[in-house]
Amino acid sequence: MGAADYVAIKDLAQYEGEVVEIRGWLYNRRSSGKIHFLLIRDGTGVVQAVAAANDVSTTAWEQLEQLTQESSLIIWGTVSRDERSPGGFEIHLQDVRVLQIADDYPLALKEHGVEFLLNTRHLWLRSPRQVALMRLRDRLMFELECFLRQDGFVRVDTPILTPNACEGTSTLFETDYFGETAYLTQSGQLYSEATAAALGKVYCFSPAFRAEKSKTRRHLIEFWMIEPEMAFYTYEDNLKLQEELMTQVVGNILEHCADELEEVGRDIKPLERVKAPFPRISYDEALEQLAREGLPLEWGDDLGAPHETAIADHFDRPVFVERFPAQTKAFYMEPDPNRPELVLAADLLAPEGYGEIIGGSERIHDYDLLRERIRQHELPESEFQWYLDLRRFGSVPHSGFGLGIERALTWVAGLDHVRESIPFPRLLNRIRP
RNA sequence: UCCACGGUAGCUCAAUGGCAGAGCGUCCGGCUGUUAACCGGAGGGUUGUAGGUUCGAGUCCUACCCGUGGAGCCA
Repeated sequence: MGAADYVAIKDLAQYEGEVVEIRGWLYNRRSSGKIHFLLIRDGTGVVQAVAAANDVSTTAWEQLEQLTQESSLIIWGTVSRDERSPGGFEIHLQDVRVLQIADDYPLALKEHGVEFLLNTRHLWLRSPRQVALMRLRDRLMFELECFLRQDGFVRVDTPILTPNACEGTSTLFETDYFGETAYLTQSGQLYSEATAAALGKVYCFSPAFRAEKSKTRRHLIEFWMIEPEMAFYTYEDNLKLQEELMTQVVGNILEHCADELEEVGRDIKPLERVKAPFPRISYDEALEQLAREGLPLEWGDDLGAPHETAIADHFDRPVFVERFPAQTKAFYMEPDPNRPELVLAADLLAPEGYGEIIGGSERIHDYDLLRERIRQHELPESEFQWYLDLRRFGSVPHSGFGLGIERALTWVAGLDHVRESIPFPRLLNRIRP
């Protein structure tokens, strides 16, 4: 029991026949003159309360008559089982205390357009579907951290404000750092390589920012990423870890969030097939396959969204695309010893066309090679001195990966756009509310 | 930045170049088992903005603004 003596709607079944107190908001009301049916939500669920004019005081009845959608209230009544009630239980109302009569609530219980819903995101979050999504998001993050901690990882956070681009590729948000230009981070990885050399197996979990003017269903300007980094892990160790992580995390979400998945209308069969090991396809094989399917690419081109979907469609579970041309990938990735023009990197593509949810690689641990790559990419060497130091003082092979929370959730929940996967999405030209 | 589509009541949408409408929400009235309740009534508009064509523009033309989907980039 919590700090106060009231009952959560999800726990009502335990109180059949008893008088309980419920605190919440009026989700909807139906009325037949001298009997009201109130649908009350409290964040844990929705319950129907029945109020008959003959059963409550005149004062209480007058208050009930004034209730508007989303008015906040406390009710007292007896819990009973009733098949006519949504959810199977209802409350026979004895008394009510209204905290606030809500103004005209803009969100009707009806379909709305995207722009209106995003403008009203602060209220949209109250709808049952959005509540289910936020619970799924919470569970996803919880399960990811659970797995890593069980496996000996330590969470070590990395800075949001950085003096330079991590990878020197995408556009970053600039800000003023007491007269010096600073940027919002696009990844904590480079710092995690430092903390991995301090603690062994670490992860950072932080927002990341991309100032790209991306305008698709897969892109957010601000998103969350969890990035494990493991000292002594080889490329193979890294992929194996990712398989085990995804298998456990998806399995536990299926076990604990069946109601939420049903609320968002997710077909769970594809999720039930998420079992290690995952199939692998090399970049070269992928290119051959794409050419046969009428999506030809030049060797060295990066895979676009349609290519990722075409590849993933051949598999019924997540698939690794691996060993990419070095030129398409970040400067810090370890070359394939058998084919130096490739790097030991793999992207994990979700099934059903959801695209890349994990990107990982073995990192270069040789000082001279890393310095050469920094020069080739025309990155400011002075800013990377500390990063090069990691290869001067006890350098070890190490690997890691980044998992985008919103993309993973979009797939797990079967959404058609990432914007519903984060409480307050930051999109191109949208920073409010 | 580029390509495509769109912008009409609080919301979702109609309206051959010819009186700007419906459903839902809101307000008023009715109803003691409702299930996005139902029935009756009322209120609600600078048709994104500015200009143009026309006897007449929500509708056609031009520019701009805003939004949506996609490309590039990526998680």
